Amino acid sequence: MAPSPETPQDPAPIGRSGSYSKGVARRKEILDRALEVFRERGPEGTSLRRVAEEIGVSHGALLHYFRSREQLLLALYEHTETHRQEQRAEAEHAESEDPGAVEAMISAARVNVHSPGYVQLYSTLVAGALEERNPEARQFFTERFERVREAAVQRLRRQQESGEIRADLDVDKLAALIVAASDGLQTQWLLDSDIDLEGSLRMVEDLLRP
Amino acid sequence: MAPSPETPQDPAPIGRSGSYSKGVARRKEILDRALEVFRERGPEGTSLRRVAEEIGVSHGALLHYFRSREQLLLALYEHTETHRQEQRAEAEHAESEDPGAVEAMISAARVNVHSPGYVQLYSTLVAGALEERNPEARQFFTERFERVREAAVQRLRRQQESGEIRADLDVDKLAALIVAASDGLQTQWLLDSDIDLEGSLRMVEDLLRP
DNA sequence: GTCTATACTCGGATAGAC
DNA sequence: GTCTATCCGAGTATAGAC
Repeated sequence: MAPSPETPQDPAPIGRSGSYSKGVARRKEILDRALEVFRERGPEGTSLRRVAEEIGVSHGALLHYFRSREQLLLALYEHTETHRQEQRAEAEHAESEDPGAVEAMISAARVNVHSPGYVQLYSTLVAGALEERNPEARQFFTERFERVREAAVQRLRRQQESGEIRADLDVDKLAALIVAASDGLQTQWLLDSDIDLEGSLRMVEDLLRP
Repeated sequence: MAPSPETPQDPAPIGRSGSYSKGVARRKEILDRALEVFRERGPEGTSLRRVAEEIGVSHGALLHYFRSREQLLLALYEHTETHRQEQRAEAEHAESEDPGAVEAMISAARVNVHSPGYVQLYSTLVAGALEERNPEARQFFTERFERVREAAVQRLRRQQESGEIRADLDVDKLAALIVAASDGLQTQWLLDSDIDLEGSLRMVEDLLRP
């Protein structure tokens, strides 16, 4: 839910090993086909076996490239997120002004509001990452949160220097808070669309002013 | 808690003739035994069938009282939450002063920090509730969020009247924000214990002062 | 390394016995 | 209403064929 502005980074494929070779290409091919299936049917009701059948491989073969269904969904999420970031980077480039930390979260959240499936997938994967037995998902989201927070810190620092927000606040704590608020509000909004997601976030912007 | 009497899912919906009581009692008996199994083994690796076997019923029988594994986990969560609230109510009664909205979230979060399994269960169930196909879990958490927000609103109003916090802020938006921040920060903390959960929440307290 | 075959347990739905 | 028996498709682990 907080696919907020991150510093663009090289795509390091999530699952298997380092050798960039034929296997990676095959993996990518399978992933592309799988993405298509998910796009048509949605991830929710689509089983590993269905996907495998649909793209013409055995489910065992699919599992050879993605160690688990969760890994496949993680790759799906990562792909979508990357795509969004590229779009955002473009849009941002078009504008002359850099958005503030809160503003950036708002614009990200505004997009999410139109694709609840994405937020839901995010929520599922994060919940899975909290479990002890999913170390890879855990690492993925730990690093993702770090990146998102760090991006927020950069913006906050700039805003402090320009006098846009209070200079006496700890930017690290503040960054964690803003990311948390954005995530949590999106969850509440999905359960109750009366929640004023943007309004609540704007309130934070208000509170930060000197 | 909800004004409604206990169990959100009644095994005897419309059947008019007599004895709800027996089925309800049996259900409660099974739940108690199941809670014990979860306490020993933890919910994570414990399958429906394991639980059923452990307490001496067929898994079919278990599913007769809890329509799904998720329902069983929901009952587990509800039971634990109720127990905690009772404890908190006592502790609160012992103190002379009512805590503020943020303070209340902090003390709740402080407890959670010592039982990560509980937070993880919460996270899993919330993620499940976001899916279309789980209307009961969805309703449960929709109502829960409403109650939690409403409780925060009450505290915020009192704090506004006493001049403890700014009076010009919309308490509804603020309540949603505080709940969101608390949830989101706990998630981040579970993935990275360097996160200063309490510090970030205290910052909110700070921002709200007139 | 890539993939097939197989088997296991899982959550869940069904039908029918009491 | 309570429960057993049974079946299905799911995710996943393993062995071994190529």
